[in-house]
Amino acid sequence: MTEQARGGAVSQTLSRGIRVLEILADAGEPLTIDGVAQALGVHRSIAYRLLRTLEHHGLVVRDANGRVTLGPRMAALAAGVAHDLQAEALPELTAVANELGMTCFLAVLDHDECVTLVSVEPRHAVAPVAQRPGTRHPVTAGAPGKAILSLLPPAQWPAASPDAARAVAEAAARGYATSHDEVIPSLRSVAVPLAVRGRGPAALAVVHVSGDADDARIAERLTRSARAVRDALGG
Amino acid sequence: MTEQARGGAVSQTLSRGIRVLEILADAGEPLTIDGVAQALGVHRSIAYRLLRTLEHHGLVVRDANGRVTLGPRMAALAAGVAHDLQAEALPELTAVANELGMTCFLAVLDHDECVTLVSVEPRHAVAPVAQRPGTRHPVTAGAPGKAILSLLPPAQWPAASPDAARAVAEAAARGYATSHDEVIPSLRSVAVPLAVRGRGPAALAVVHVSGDADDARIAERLTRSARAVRDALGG
DNA sequence: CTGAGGCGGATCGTATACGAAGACGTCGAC
DNA sequence: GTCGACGTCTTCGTATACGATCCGCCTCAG
Repeated sequence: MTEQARGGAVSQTLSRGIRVLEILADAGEPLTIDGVAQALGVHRSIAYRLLRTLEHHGLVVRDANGRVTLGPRMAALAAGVAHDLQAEALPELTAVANELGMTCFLAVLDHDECVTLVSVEPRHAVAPVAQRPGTRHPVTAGAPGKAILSLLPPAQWPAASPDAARAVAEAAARGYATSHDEVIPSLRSVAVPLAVRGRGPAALAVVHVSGDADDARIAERLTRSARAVRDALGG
Repeated sequence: MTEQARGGAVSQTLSRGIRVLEILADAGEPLTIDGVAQALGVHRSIAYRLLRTLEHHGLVVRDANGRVTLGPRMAALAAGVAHDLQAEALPELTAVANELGMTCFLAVLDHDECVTLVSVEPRHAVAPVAQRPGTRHPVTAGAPGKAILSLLPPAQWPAASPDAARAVAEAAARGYATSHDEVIPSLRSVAVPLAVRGRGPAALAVVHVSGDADDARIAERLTRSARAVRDALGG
């Protein structure tokens, strides 16, 4: 009642519990119960009950000081996300990363964001570029996002700048997308779309710092791996 | 009231919501709302509201048929779990995997279970052994579990067979643990403990199929990486 | 030693958010 | 055409989550 009447009623308790998980994930460090309560904007006793429930299921753990963090069970739960896609893609990511000497990763579409699921750094990296799993940014920014959008009809593109729309159209035409300094300055990336039957649109991508890399050659290599993954999953 | 009065009261709604996530993770494939409701043992409308709330937060997504699965946001949430540990360990895992030609992974303790957080397969694998992240088994079984327990005083060991206890004691004495056909037949593994300040006990491990591998040499290599990770995190 | 402050944890009356049942529309199969 | 399965939404009684208050422990200042 005091809350919004959004689209359909959502469960207040469950919603708050999820927000606790988000708060803990964003914090990245152990929080006190009070800290969680303040971040949630609720009374301590509420946060206490929510945390006890989450702890009961193993999603949060407490250190010696009583502070709370996300627990390993959380990772175990999420490991099942697109597990077949990840399983098929991982060897390909490793191969590409080592052949090109660049960090290679798999990203998928999540509403209007591009989420990195798994990432592999090359064996011998001159300048190791980390692309942490869980990284999110708007689909309209960066090579992976544009590669993903190139799989969708323009009608489903989120509101984007004309420039971004043109870049996506171009990516769709030539089969791969690039980005220079878009997300992180001095980093370039190349991405190819990856469409698997049933599953949402995805992309294989690499990031690198070298200014004289051959984007087309990289894209060709990525496309080979994308095809291999798609074929393995019968897409 | 109708429910148990367990140790401390837990929120029924939040608890059920988490069970939905567990059900979806275990299923590994899209489920209908009815399917979730039956697995939960509740009325459809309850599962519906829970799923709507989870979907509202992006933790579950729905395909064209209306079926539900865990969404990418779930992976993004869990990516924060021990992120510094994972970040430091990943390059080491890659190096060890490629040097030894064996799948190398990082596992941590979760209550009385051993959970695999991240795993890396070697570049050129003769017989690629997959160690999926999220894999869980009792700490008392397998090399990683025994390596982890070797970091703890015997008083904190879960009820184990005398054999297991002896194996842990042996692991503590020589600095590494092994297992032959314990978890999966014809697979052997070697693990070393990894203690990082503040964080719970962990282990670095490899799995392999070769019967004539030199466990001590492998352990020495793993120990070097474990030390590197520990030093990097100031443990 | 002692007192204050911060924090985790327990208790409890009350408003409320929840659980269960049912109805409706749709889609697909037989 | 008919039946069944499923998603969606509404209603309603009540179980339940809420949140103020209190308690006890620990830490740290003085």
